[in-house]
Amino acid sequence: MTLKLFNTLTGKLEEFVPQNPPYVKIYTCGVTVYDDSHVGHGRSLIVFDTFRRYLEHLGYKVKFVRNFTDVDDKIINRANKECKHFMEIADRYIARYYEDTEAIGVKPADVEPRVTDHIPEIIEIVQKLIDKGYAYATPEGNVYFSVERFKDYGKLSKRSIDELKAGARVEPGEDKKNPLDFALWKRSKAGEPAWESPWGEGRPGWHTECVAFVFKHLGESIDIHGGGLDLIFPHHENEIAQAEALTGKPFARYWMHNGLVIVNGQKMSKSLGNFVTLREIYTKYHPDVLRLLVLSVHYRSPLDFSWEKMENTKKVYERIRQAVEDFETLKGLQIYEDTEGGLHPLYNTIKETEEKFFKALSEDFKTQEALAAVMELVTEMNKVRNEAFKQKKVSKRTLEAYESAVNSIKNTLRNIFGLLEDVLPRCPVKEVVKKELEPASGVFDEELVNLLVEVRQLARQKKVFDIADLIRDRLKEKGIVLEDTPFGTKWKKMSS
RNA sequence: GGCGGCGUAGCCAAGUGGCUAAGGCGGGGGACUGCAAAUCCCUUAUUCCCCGGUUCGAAUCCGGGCGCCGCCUCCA
Repeated sequence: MTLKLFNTLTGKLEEFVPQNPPYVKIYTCGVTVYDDSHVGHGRSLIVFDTFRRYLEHLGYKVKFVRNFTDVDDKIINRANKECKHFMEIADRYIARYYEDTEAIGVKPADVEPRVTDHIPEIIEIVQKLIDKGYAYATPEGNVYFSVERFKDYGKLSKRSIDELKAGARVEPGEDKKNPLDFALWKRSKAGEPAWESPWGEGRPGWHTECVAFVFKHLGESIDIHGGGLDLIFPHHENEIAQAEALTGKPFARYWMHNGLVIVNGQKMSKSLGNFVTLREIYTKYHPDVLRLLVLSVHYRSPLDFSWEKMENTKKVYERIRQAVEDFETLKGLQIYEDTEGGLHPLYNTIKETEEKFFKALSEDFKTQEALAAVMELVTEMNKVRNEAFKQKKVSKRTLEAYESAVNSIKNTLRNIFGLLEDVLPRCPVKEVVKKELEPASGVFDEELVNLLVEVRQLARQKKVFDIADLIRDRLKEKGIVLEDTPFGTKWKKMSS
């Protein structure tokens, strides 16, 4: 099955052919570590994590690099505000980033470079750009890329230099020759982080780091470069300008951009203040619910975030989760040998679901359509489950078919979509999740709940339903939901 | 203003030239239950922002409107 991807560079859906199969080199822009990540960052991380898992599933040998920007104005500002060293701020938010992303099932990249570990590489690139005549140093100690020297400037964002000039602003005190020129190296002000360079003490501009990371860890020409839509201009345009000015080769052959997270019609961002951090999500919902929400929307479409939508997605998630967990209950039923021969009809649904699932992903990574296919399998599983529960026994043939369905979901939703890792057998519960899911009070006694359920059961047997209902209602107020099944009462904590 | 994208049921969201317009949430009806919950079944768009055009045939292609969003400044 050929994979088709929308390439921002050409504006077209294209067949994905790696430069050097089975190897795929992919780079995405990570976060600037000056604060906790929000849902907008989460979306980008989830999309590319899932995409990487999918490529691996297809048999590609993927080398995935995602950076941390650990020196920039915002980090310095924060450090000044807290009277801390900027590295302390960066380290703190990198540590928190790992907690946040682990919870949500985002695997670490193969290489996760930091700017502060690549200063010599960055200086080398800047020097080469000067040597080749694409960049110039100013007497003030800044170095700029001369945009007009690079003839393809604007090819990614589909802009011409003339158009850009019309809207360009010149900040007072800037020493650029052309307002469109961007900084490769900035002279440090007193007290700011500074590194020795041929142009005096300074620090790198934002756009060079990604080029340095790619060159060092992946090479001069990579297969896929990803990031949020908002990075197309100027960041990615500037990356292309620097890299291709140096090598003359295509920097990245496919450019993938995820759509932005929207809140009430506006982009979620720090500056607008309409953001929700990942940690805030985790205090209210299982992280998988957010992951599922992200994958319920095509990666290039805007994603309207709302708590109503989280609630909606939670129901979908619970439905999937329940179908998977019920395998354990089914196994506990009386198992009998079936006189009926032949393949169980569920196998057919599994086959169709997987076909639809992988077809959808192969067409510009349509996770939302792939998910719809799995929902149909869930419905079929529930039918089978209902029948067995009604009879209070299950045939060996049915049980095996159900297990195959669970395995299919492991293959699709767990291995590729990165969901359900703490539900399916032999997967350790993620510590962060466990911590966040505990009720704030921390008072929770399983034994006590079991006792109440037992008392209620007795009341039901004696048909004292007002007592039984009182127990059920009061437990619900405490966030514990009771379900009466043909073989006893099950209870679970609500995740919000 | 320029560039890019979008407009499908109460809501989210597939479908991009031709079978009965996926899937989910919500709503209505039913089965199950002591009552619930969960689950299952049925139902919920004669129609795809509007107006023209191409075609035997369009939500899908073309032209023109209208509306929304993003980028053009740091931003996943």
